[in-house]
Amino acid sequence: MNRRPGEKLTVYEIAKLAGASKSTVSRVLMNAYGVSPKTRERIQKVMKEYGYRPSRLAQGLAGGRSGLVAVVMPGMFSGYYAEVLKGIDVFTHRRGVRLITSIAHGTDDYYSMIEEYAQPGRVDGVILVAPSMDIFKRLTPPGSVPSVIVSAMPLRNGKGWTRMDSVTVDNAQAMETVVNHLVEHGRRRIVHLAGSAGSFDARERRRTFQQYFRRRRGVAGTIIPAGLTSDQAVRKLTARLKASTRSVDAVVAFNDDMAIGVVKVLRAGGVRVPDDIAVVGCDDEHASEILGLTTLHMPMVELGEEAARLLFERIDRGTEKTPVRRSVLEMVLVVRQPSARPKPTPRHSS
Amino acid sequence: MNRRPGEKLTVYEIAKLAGASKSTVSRVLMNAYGVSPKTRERIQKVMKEYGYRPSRLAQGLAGGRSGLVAVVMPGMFSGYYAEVLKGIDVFTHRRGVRLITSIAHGTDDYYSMIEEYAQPGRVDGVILVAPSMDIFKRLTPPGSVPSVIVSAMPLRNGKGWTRMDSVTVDNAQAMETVVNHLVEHGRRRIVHLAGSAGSFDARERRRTFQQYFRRRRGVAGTIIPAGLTSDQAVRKLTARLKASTRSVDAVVAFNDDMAIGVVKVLRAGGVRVPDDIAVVGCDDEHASEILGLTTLHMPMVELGEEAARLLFERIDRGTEKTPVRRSVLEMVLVVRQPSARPKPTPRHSS
DNA sequence: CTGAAAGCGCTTACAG
DNA sequence: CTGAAAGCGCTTACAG
Repeated sequence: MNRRPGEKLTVYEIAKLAGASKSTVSRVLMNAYGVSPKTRERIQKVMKEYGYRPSRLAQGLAGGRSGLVAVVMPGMFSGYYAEVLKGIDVFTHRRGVRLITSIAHGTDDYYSMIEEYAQPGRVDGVILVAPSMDIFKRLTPPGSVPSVIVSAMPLRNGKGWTRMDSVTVDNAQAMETVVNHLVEHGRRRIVHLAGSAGSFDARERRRTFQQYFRRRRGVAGTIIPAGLTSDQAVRKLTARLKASTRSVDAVVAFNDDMAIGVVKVLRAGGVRVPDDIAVVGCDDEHASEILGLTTLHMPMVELGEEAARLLFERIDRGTEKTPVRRSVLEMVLVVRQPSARPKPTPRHSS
Repeated sequence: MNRRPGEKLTVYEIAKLAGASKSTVSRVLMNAYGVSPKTRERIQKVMKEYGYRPSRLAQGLAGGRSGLVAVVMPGMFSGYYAEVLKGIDVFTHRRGVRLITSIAHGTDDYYSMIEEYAQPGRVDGVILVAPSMDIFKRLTPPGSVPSVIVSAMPLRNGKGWTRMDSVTVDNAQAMETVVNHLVEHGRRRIVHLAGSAGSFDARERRRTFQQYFRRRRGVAGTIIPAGLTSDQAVRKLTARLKASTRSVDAVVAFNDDMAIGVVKVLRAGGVRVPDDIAVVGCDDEHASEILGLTTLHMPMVELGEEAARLLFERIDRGTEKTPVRRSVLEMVLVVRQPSARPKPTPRHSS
């Protein structure tokens, strides 16, 4: 390459070098029709030789695409966020698109970021990762800017939000799978440590759990609201167990972090896991595999990939011509511990 | 707010609304001198009222700052990358700067990304995370664009690279701490599963390990090149142990992943850890804490924070006026398992 | 098929 | 202290 780095190289320089005009160079850049094969080739050769890269800023400003997509996240709390990002990247990378990862510090900040990207001309598209459910009530959706939501689905009455693509996990099917599995293995008193109210996944799973037990006899399902952190969950569960150890024989945690915390505390307290109490997590984080935790596998990379796929379809085809899509991915239960209760021992010979 | 989202709002609209000119609005935006308090206030009020956000693309193009910083990473292989990103974000977030996270797919791609950002006007600055060491030979450094390297330091003969800021960890001190700790606890035959040649950290630690044993008697240090993955490390170590189990009483792995893999295989093979063989990891990833692995703590968030700090100093003061800085952060040994050998048992009564 | 011109939303000298 | 003008590096009609 002849390029000396740090030197300014523009369409104009390339045009001069190739004996053409800026317009023609731009057409080659845009892969537009109306350039003779010869000219095109000549220009491409020069661009390659000098390692020319168009300025995304200028491209964006001029009305073309900037090749920039915003990914808005509520934080980087667990492996989930990094993996979703990885998934998005799988798709965007091929197209030379760059990601502006915006990690929000709090809900207002999350909204503020979206408001920025919702203005036309800032980015080619936006991916909203795991927004809190009240976003659908409190914020106006990005109108003209192609957008996709990950891990949340707009409420039916969610203003303009219902017109937005989403990629979620099948929480109902997942929760049913878990509870069925536990019941089939002899568990009768199941506790669900539910996630926070703002989480779409938490809401759905909680609802499914409730419905399941409403129509069954001989099995009891109890919901303990536990937020998102391990500490809260552990504290609440411990309080319950103090009242009566026998009152629980299985715990379905909202996430692995909670599940791992619970297992630790139970074992420290002399409770046998999974013999006395089976614990199931959710997400299948790296640590869960190492620890041998039974858990629901969250297809994080796939969520990201699918979101990017939907986004680019919308960008390429135009928002008006693209119908609203709602992708729902399956979660698979990964059984790593025996879930059946062992043969009754003296201690358990009730 | 009066802003209807999706509507175009520019300096011109704000100017009209506030009864001023684009220039003055821009000055307020730039926080520049030469605007009467009254006018400034009036303009600020309008901007706030309409939720106006300047276009970063236009700002960048016009010669100001885009408020965009590129973070180039070789991948998202472990918690390290997400945490470094988080650290960078701590600093950039306050200033309203957005991160273009560029995850490379292979070395050439990494170089290609840097070449893009090295062109003036693309971003305000670049943070290179954990580049492979041969970058210093094979690539011309970004000249005029403020840049900082994380987890690597340019070679003395590294062309223009020596003029670049870097943030690294004190690998020598770290490795000495670990080996001293093991030797003090009675370990005499220590193996170092070394990381890949391209890694700065791996190179430094390997060198320190070698030097340590060169000048000691009664203790033996062996290096097994193991790359970066757990599998390779395990295979190589197993081969060595097959020759003679007694030939090793401690393993210092390049990272936690390798360490965890080694512990698993050893235990599966009937070796007692840490009694027969002590295993020390590096990084202090989330899983290590849960598993109780003794390891060196990698200050990931701090690496990112420090990198961002250096970068912004350079951006604010101008590259010419800023001396080259090389920040070196300490690593602390987190002891989670007893490292001492237990009292000799029949099996070990040598 | 090709080029000159206008314009994207800003910033920055330059006048006043 | 304020505004009109030029220009950043592109794209996109508009002529030819």
